[in-house]
Amino acid sequence: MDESMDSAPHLISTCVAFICNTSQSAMDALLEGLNDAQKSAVTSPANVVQVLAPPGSGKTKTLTARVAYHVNHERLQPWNIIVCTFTIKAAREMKERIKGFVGEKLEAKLILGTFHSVARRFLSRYGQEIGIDKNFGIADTSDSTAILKRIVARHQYTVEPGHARSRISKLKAKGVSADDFRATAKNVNDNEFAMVYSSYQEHLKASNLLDYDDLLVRCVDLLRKSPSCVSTIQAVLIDEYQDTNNIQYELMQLLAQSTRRITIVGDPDQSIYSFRSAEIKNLHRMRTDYPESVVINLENNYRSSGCILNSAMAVIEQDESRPQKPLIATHGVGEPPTLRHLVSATGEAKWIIEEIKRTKTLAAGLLSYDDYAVLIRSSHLSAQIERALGQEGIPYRMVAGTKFFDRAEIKILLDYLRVVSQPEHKHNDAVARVINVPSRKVGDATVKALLEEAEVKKVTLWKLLLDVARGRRKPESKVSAQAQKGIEQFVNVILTSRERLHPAEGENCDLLDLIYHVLKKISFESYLKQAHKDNWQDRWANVEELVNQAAQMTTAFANGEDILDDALPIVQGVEQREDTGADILSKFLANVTLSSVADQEGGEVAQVTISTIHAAKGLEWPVVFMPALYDGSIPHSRADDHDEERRLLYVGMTRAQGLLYLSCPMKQSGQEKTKLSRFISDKKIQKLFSERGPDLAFKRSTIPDLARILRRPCPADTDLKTAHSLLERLEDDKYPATREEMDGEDPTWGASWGDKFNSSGLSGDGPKQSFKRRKVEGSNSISSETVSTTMRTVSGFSTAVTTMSSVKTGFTSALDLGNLQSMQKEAERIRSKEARDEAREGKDCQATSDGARCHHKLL
DNA sequence: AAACTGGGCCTTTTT
DNA sequence: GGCCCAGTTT
Repeated sequence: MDESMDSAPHLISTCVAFICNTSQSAMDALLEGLNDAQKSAVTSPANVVQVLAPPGSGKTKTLTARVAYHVNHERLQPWNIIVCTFTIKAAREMKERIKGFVGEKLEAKLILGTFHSVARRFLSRYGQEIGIDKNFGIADTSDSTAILKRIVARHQYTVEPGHARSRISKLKAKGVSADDFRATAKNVNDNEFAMVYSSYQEHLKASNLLDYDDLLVRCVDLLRKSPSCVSTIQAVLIDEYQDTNNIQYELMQLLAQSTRRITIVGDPDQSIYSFRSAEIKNLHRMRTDYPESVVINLENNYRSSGCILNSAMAVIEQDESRPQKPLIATHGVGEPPTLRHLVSATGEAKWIIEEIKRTKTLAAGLLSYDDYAVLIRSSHLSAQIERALGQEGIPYRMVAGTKFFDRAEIKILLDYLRVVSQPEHKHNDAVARVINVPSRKVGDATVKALLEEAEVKKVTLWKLLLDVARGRRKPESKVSAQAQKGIEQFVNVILTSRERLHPAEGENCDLLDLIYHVLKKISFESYLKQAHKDNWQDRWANVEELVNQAAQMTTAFANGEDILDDALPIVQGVEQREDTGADILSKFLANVTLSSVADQEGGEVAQVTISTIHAAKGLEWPVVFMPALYDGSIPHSRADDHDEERRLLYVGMTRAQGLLYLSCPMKQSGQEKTKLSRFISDKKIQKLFSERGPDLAFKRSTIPDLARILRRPCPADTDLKTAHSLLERLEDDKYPATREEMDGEDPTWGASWGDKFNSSGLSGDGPKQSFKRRKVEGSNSISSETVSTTMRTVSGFSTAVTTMSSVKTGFTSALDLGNLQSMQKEAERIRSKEARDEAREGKDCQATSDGARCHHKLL
């Protein structure tokens, strides 16, 4: 690129000199491997650049390279560059990639994070300009709901608290304040809601809290009032721009108000956050507001096989309102994706595990568990998958299930810390949540009464408790002797903890010491042992992880490091607030609400990933499964924007590099029949899929093709051959694959194994079941004689049940294919068929979701 | 009378 | 995991 010549060094400083010496090669490295469109996006001299980047087109690569270009070639100081993402994970990923370009030191100086965390930084530094206390806390969704619940209960309003919360959130996303809303209220309902909204705001204010939306709204207020806070900002970059809502758009404008230099990357087809008020319209709005905008389209997909891309395109193109645009595969066609029907959700999970094992084995080292992802629409769908993986001993990680900081044990601890942090503020909810944890015999009734009393008397709950504990005031609420005692204990915990918050002069506040104190005072470990007998170890490990984080922060703080990325450019005329030692706790708490613990990559153990589709955005895996694709799940029954649901499916499908599996159980975990998702019901679309998993055993090109797509060396022929001998089944033929097969074989299809065994309808089959039980209990040492006896009986029994049919249809299907090799394999299989059927059935029963219950019934 | 315990029900997506 | 309800303990 010739432009690189323009940027000859002209400033002398050690730092700059260093960069300039390496400038030419850095430039080369920066642009290496970029295509023309990407290069022009990275190096565009235009002030406002919109990069439209479909899946797998190198979006992150382009954005990170442009950040590096700003730093290395345009000589922008990293602390004058803001990069906003939507998810914590995306921010983390971006950081890593930028480090590779500009080095750790410069990267660390960038203002990079989620919109919310960037806003938090500005508010925490300059909040005093608009009257925000520096130690504001952040109310998460459950805090907000709790506040609204109480407001609604007290005034006996008719709105549902959850509904009110989302309505308030939507209004804030549009920049409509409580006062604005009241002014436009049209009817009784609106009036009531206006009351709720403003009470909610008052409550937040009194508690020194900002909710997620407030972070954005108030930051907009701040930057409007004091533009000088961002006077040094020279470039703003936004990732996943299609997900911006109105308030974020305004924030973007304000952050960039000094130089109007903005780069955004996004893809309207991947807009999946309209429930968070994302406005696709912002793309056009930006072109209007910034007529100087340059639009660059990326069109090459470097991620997926042609077949996968094709099927994903076919899905998204059903949306006729959507403008057509090209997306060109750069890989070979690969294997057609699979669209599979399974009998039940349990069966679906087992089939997935079967396919993971089959493909991993047959790929002979090409694939590890790390390469597999199961993407689900709703987090509760993970249960079956987790259970099945667990049963097979396959390691997995669950992304974005219950987040670390949402875990009950962590929340309890954090609530204690919140109360310790600012009891003088009206942190009533936190107080109420932990006053009886562990049990101090201060029951719900007492707490509720005290809360009401505190509200009426306009004092904080903490103040009231303090008075009660010290016997200064007889509360109007009835407080039993034991409750009185409990309150005294609680107050004691908090007061002794607070002593540690304000250490002697010259000493840093030791967060660790404080946490240990709280843990000891409330005997948290024994509490967990007693309250969660089954998994207290895991929970205690989580607590240790939190302690760990606090430890890291304490050391960093002691070393004077900028632990929370709080450094903002020094701006003249606007006073930045200094941190005092005791502020560390409130910072820790605020940060915790906006962060997540990094996935333990561990490295040593390869793990299958389970993730929601939402959380999977921006990521890719060699093999992707998308289960539960039925109407009601996707499109979700509560979703009203079906186009967005379709985009969601599209986003999921385009995560796959080499192999993609879509599947649909014919029954939900309940008993309702399912209907295949409307997005993949079209005949033309179904033609793009195969009914069974790909042939990795007999089609010779499959594995080499896969290796090429993954840019990995292809396993040796001998290894591939050896792999065959490791498997009983070389093909995806363990379960029936089509409705016809399932219907034909068994009119009672739909009653899955688990369903059958758990249903009381089987209670009469005593003798056979006892065999089954012996098989289940019998370890490997069970004699072959016993096995065969057991097997015959159970086989006879199970012909009545669906799974048996899978074996048969497996045969016929293989024969129909006329595949000689597979016929030979089948012959082999027939020889040991019965034994394996038996083995499988024993396992099936045991592996049933309610294994234990199944077991009992069989007794 | 208040607190606790166990069982049955449901569960969109994220900062 | 959260919520509600019924039955039991303190």
